[in-house]
Amino acid sequence: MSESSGSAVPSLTAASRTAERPTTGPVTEAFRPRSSSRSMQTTRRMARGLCAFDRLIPRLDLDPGPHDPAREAISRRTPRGGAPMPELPDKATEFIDWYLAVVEAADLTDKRYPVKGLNVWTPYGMAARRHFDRVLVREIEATGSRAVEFPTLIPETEFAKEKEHIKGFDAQVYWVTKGGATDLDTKLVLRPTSETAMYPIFALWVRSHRDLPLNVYQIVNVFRYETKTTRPFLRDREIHFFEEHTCQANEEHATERVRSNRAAFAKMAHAFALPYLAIRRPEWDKFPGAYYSIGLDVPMGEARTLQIGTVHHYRENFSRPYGIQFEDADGSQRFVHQTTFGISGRLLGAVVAFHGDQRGAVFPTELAPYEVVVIPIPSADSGDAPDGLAGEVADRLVRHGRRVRLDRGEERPGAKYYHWELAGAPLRLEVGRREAEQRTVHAVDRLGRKESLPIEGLERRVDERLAEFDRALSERARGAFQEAFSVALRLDNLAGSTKVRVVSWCGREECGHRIEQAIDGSLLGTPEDPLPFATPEIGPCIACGTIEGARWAIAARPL
RNA sequence: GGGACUGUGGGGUAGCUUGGUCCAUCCUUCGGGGUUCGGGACUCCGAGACGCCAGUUCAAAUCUGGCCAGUCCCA
Repeated sequence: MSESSGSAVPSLTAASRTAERPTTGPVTEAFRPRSSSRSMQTTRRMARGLCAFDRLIPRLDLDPGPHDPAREAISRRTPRGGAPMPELPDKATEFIDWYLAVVEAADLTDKRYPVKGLNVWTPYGMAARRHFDRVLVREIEATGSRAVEFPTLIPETEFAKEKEHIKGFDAQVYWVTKGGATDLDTKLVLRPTSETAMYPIFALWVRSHRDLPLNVYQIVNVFRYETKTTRPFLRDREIHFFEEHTCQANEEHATERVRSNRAAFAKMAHAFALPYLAIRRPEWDKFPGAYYSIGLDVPMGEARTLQIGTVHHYRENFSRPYGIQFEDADGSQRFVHQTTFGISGRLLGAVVAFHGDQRGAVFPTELAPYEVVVIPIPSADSGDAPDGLAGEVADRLVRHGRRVRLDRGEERPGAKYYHWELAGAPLRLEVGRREAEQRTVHAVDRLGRKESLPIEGLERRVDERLAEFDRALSERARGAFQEAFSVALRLDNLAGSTKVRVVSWCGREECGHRIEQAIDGSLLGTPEDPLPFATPEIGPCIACGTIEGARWAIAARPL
């Protein structure tokens, strides 16, 4: 491509961008995710290089700018004749492209699997997932839940027992209809969730009030035939899924379990440095078969939200059709009250999407495949000293229990920095001639903060440094979270905002739908907790003007 | 479910309108050698692609049809 081919077809975007950027020097093209590249081609062909030109960005643009003398010095010193590396799309204006670029470039997924919506978990992505699971297991088991695993296939006869449930999932289940060449007498569904697999068995397990509560969870894959566009982690057809199912003696105990699940989720979210809102879904949007549903939502920018978890209270809605009853202390037969708690692998995507920045992914320490990356910086005049010290540092931290990657690759140090920033490693330790002489390491965290650490007591200093990183990451996330909401007082200014809207709603379905129409999205429901930001006094419902029953509700465009 | 569009080495692209100038170009990637190494190194050698199947034609990446895969839009 050439610059002239692009400038022959100017556009406002191209013109405004190039106006603020020098057009000389090495140029590069934005990294494009594999998935959208095909669709981009139509546009590109039509525009004859326009789009490509739009992406011609001088390489030094990555740096703080020409006013930084240190950077200038570096760029003068460093040979710059080479091919420039791709840029990430702008997170603020091209969120989806940015996200797809990050999850691929950070090597969390390989999207080339030839079936829509099925995700390949790469070694790096899988490592993050295992740490993710570890946090979920730790927190749910702390509340007295035990692991089980039920089969992937569910007979149609069981699947159809709860009417609302089957209605809600009918359109998105995969059917298994054949075994070899034989048509199956009873068709099987690939579980989209496991109520209907578990509950016939729960009916056998629960006989007495002494069997209660029954709190079990499993981490398995579920399948949902998504008709919408799929995105790695955020919307897959094969979903990595955590689900807890419980049976309680009565409604109050079930309500208490919901509370307990929410508390456990708060701890999980804390580990991921992820702020969220617990929102009770409106009647028309609750889980099929539930008495009520609480969604756990994270704002993702552009007025969008991502549901990263759910807690449901089923009352007796499932225990009756599935016959889960017990003999109470007084000798009477009662149906159990049930709850479920679900978290999908999209939470992992949410972490990448929420914390990531223009340099790539940012993992909180708990999730990072490598918490610490050690990079030796060899040079002609320092011999093996840096490499030796780097090895010593890595050894010590591994013995200390840290997940460490000693990067002895052939790339130059700078290339490694970029790579590990893209991959989201929380802490980088650089060891060169200076450090070898002084017995120190140069520590740089993923938020760009630098510090020299002495080798003596390094383990403790690294622990502190990582804790401080997580704290700062949480703080940054809280700031972004609070910025993501704004109150809307009128129906006609709901649309067009980049904020998730906080509105007054009388609670009636008719008004709810009017609000949804106005924002071209969903009314997520009413927050379970006081909003974590200032709101004015509640006014009349923005749809009908009634003050009676008005409460704050959240309206957004779910991702 | 309806419609539109797109498939070129591991990745990104050019070429397609108007078939031949293309045993397909450039960047990146990968393997090997050398010089390097404090923010995306250089250099030399090498590897690697027209989604699949038919058709039209003297000749197909290019035109036609079917299939497969993908993307977007609408319901």
